Amino acid sequence: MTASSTKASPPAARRRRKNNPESVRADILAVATREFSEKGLSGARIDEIAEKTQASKRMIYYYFNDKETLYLHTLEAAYQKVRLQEAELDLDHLAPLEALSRLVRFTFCHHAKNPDFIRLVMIENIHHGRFLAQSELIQSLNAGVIDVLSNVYSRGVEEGCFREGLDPRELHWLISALSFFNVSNQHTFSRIFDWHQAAPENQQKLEDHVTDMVLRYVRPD
Amino acid sequence: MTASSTKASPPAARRRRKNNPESVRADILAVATREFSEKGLSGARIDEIAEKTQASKRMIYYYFNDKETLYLHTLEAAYQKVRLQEAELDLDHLAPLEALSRLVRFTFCHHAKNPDFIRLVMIENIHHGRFLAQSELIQSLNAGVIDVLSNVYSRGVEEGCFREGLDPRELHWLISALSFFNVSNQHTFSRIFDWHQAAPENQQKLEDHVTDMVLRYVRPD
DNA sequence: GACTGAACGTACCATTTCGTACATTGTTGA
DNA sequence: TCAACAATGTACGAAATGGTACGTTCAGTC
Repeated sequence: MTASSTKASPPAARRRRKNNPESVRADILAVATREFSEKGLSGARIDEIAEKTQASKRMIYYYFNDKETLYLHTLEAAYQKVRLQEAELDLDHLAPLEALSRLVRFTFCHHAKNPDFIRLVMIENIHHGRFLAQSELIQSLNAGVIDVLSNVYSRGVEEGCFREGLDPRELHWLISALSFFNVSNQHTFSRIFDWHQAAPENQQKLEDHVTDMVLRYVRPD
Repeated sequence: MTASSTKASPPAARRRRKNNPESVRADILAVATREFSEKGLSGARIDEIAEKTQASKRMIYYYFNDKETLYLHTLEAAYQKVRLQEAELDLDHLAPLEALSRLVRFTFCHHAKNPDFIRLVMIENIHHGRFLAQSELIQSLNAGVIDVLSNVYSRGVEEGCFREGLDPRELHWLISALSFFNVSNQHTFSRIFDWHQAAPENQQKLEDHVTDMVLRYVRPD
């Protein structure tokens, strides 16, 4: 309308179509992540995802076959991203107590900074984990998580700063529970108890309490 | 078709319509609770709720104005039911340590036995607690919950079996987090770590750990 | 028994929503 | 250069879905 008109303007702002499969795919996935995590599988709309994308609806069905497959890929991508971040954590050179403390704080903060991921997991639980069950990828990704904690814990037991008899898997469960709940139930909890849970000072307090709680739980005596 | 035919059979299995507003309303609410908690606000279908009801779809719109209002009433009813159950708990005659232990175990078991309620709260959080915010009923219902815990805690501090300086609201947060997560993330956690979390023996273990964790957290030293 | 408003059933409508048919353009290798 | 396939745009279809119009029956009142 404004500048170059029909089709004889080759190089300029003509915006000729340019095939770029990977970026289109990534774009769709990014938008889908936002939409699904915000509205759930049934609440999200393919048309709306398409609109918010550079691509068209056709492309969604071209790269992902249907809504559920798109959702599954969204879930997988989210888990992959998480594992990548977790991999950066290097605890082996730290003393057990320091390492555990670092791990708890990392988990707490990580969840707090990635509400999209938390919400996807919530949504997946609403669906009874039926999509996660289909994904071998996610299953394999999560195998190593316990190992890290297990390693720290057994070192701590050896050095006498952790008490014996705890199951690393259950320890992980406790840490996850506290960190997860902080994001998943923030809205209802804040409203019911009239407490601005998301406020930085309250987040800091909760992080401290959670860390404190875990450390008190594992210490001898 | 089979027995009495047209309209001249008054008393028998003719199944004459019988007005019963309260029971119809309750029926709708019960079915809606199951459907919403299972599939979420957007996932649940009015037609399906109607089918599973003794009543017709028309009745849903007659008693509840639209889908969202029905959902809100479902949520309110769920919270009311919970508070009724909680009210049965009488802790004042127990020693602080015993009282707190009892409270934690009660919360843990209660959540485990009421997955519908937990799922509704999850769903409500997906919606940013926007419906809960509309309900003065729920707000008022939850006011007293902290008081019970607060009472137990301050008695414990006086008697020297709890350490000072803890905020009852935050203590409640910790107990809720552990009890809630046990239900909310059961599916993903079980699948990822190949661990049948719902199995009675594992539930018992978790209940013990959670209780233990809270008690260790509050004890002096 | 007539009357009235509440309680209820049936059929239907308008829109949304997932998905696809079909045509078109870009890209790559022989 | 040109075939062949990958990538993309446009328009549309069929079913699902929230909600309503309209009529009928029940139950209490005069």
